[in-house]
Amino acid sequence: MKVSGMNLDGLNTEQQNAVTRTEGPVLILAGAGSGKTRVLTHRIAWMLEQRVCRPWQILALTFTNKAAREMKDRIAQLVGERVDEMWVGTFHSIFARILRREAELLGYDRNYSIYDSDDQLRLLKDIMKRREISTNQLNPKRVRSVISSAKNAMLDPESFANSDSGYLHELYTDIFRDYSAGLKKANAMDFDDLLLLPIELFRKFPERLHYWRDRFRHVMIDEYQDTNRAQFTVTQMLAEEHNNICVVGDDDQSIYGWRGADISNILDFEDHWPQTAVFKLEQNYRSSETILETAHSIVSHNAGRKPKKLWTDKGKGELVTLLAGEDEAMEAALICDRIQQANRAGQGYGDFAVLYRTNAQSRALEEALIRNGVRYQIIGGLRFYERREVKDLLAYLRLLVNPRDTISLLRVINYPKRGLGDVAVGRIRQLAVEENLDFYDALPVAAQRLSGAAGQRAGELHALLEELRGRLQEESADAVMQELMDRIRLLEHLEAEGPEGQPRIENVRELQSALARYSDNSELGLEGFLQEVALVADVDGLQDAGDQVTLMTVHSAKGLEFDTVFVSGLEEGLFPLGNSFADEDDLEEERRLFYVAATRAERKLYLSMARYRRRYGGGGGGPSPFLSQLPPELLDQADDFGGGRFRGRDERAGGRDGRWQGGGETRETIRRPGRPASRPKRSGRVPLSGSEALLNKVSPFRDGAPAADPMPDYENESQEFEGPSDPREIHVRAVVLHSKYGRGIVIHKAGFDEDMRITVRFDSVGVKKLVARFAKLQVVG
DNA sequence: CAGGGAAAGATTTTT
DNA sequence: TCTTTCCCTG
Repeated sequence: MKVSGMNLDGLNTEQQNAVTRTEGPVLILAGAGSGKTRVLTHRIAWMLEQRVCRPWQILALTFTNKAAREMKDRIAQLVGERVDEMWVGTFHSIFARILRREAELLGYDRNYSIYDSDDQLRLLKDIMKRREISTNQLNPKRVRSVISSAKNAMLDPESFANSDSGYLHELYTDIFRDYSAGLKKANAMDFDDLLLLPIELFRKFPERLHYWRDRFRHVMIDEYQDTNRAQFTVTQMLAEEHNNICVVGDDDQSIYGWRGADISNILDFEDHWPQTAVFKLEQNYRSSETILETAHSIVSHNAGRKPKKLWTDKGKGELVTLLAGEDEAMEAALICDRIQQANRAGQGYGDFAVLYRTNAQSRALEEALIRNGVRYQIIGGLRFYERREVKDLLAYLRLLVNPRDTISLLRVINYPKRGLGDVAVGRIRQLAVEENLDFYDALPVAAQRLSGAAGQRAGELHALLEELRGRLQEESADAVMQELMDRIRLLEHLEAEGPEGQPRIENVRELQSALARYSDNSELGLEGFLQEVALVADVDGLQDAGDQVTLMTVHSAKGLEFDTVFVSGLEEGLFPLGNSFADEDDLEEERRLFYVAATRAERKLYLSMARYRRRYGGGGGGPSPFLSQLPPELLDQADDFGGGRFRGRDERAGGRDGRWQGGGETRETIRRPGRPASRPKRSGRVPLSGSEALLNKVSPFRDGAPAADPMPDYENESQEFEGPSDPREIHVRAVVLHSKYGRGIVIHKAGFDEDMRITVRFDSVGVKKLVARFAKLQVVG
């Protein structure tokens, strides 16, 4: 074993200091690309070499499985197989593991189910149905997010009840109560529970806390800026006695506020842990100076951050190139073109990543790449384990392990169709209530009591599940799964779905082989597989680049790096997203998101936008305000960009915020060959609608490419729509009167004409989203 | 009870 | 624009 060979020479001074400080609280502020993982892994290796502790006394927590795997691999390179004795994993998987051992103390079985957000929604809908709350009255997704926020803030139904008042709040409280009870009855935990229940465990059973504290003498946490209240609390509990807590993070990269991440956890770390040793890693080893400047120029607008600035000795490097297409397809084409150019010059496709704010943006990009035969992989979107056919099968497997799992039973009770529809299910559940039985146990009773086919079918299903459950004792999990598939004739049913079914069959096969692989490598059996699978994200499937372009959201890209990065969709309303500028905290998070996106690039950064974008009916929002805040000397405006000069928000009196000036008033619009104009109405003879005039007016530029179809200049015609009584006059910051809500201020506007939606902050009822067409607003100022 | 068709709804970001 | 939900018919 190569222990004495441990070499700290490859680390800079600050990194070395962080590595060798092995006792007490440690805060490592590690900027993007500053060698954070390197420091963490070397620190662990160093602790082993210096015999500070034994491998199994180390707990290392990350947010994604991918980060965990990478950390494990890199530790293994330094210390060999001793890494297997350490607990290195995501918060969720580590605590799921702890809970598997401790669940009984909390009134759960060790084979509990983990409910993902889809399962949560099903449970909530079921509850609302029983309470006769219509989904029109209360949106289940909204309920889910309210409950999840409450749980993130560590509120149980009782404290939630007291946190507010009013009819709506009482409604939420009732559902929250039923939801918690429903989970427990189903022997199920949601993602939030995986963090909350350990806290409950430690509070109720101090000796268990003592045990785990003693077990993990050294706690290390990656991406600490993304921890939420529960994560903060549970790790604090674990570390409180020995004080060996080492956290690594970067407040500029906190991008999970929407999910309860509390940036003050890292900002106030030194207050929570007196005597903290702080190390700042500010040398960046990844990106050029230009890229760092670009990222910094946006994030430095944030008030809530530790002042700092990354530096590099790499030199200025290449300028940032701006690209803009007429619409999202053109934007994609421009990006694709750049990739192919570089590819012809010898660069592999694996060097490129295209990032976007929302998953929906991937479509146009994919189409362009496919059309041009560029190989790519896409991360995120519909995840493998969330696909319907996969979840259906998993639901069966979950039932075998945890028969109390009501949501899974509801899912499979009539899939494939076996004549147990809503009516029959209702009767069986009724029976369960009357006899005080679990839903599952009511199945055989139904077989006796219910007349007709329904009862018989319920009995058959129960018998099948029981039989398979028995087999699980003797046979391997994948054999049982095969038997299950045969018995329910799954493949035949998918086959019958026609062309749709084909990829589903492949997914089912993939699930089969995943289970087989797991069974070969683990003794945890089907329970272990199911719990692991519930905690897998799609980024985890990221293949090591290979020779293909990677497409993903900015969120998924955190922690990754590429030679060349395209950040696409830099438009108002998209990036920064929605009405985030109405809330300073949200806007700060968008800036950090931009920072994360830009700092993924090593050598070359492109920023792109579409002048017009189809978004559920509406149009695009014009250039992102971020673009106007970039120092011009860092930018290289490509010809594709129309040669227009961008002027900042404040420079043009009366102009729209953050607007691009066209390269020339007479420039024409390019259209893709063989495709009709995206907005045929703009043919020159037909009078423009207000929205079109507006659209034209805010057009950042006209593409400078040869004219395929000359367009007249409508600049003047927009005048006629500025009559004082026109509802289209509604603009951001306008003061409006609503017949019901009274006075309010417009804080956001999206779409045009019929689809125009506006967000208004009313004095009486707060922020409301309205469809302008229906709202009958009167503009008063 | 199942399947088809029409109408409404939806777009952040993920463990 | 595309997907999901709901309602109606067979």
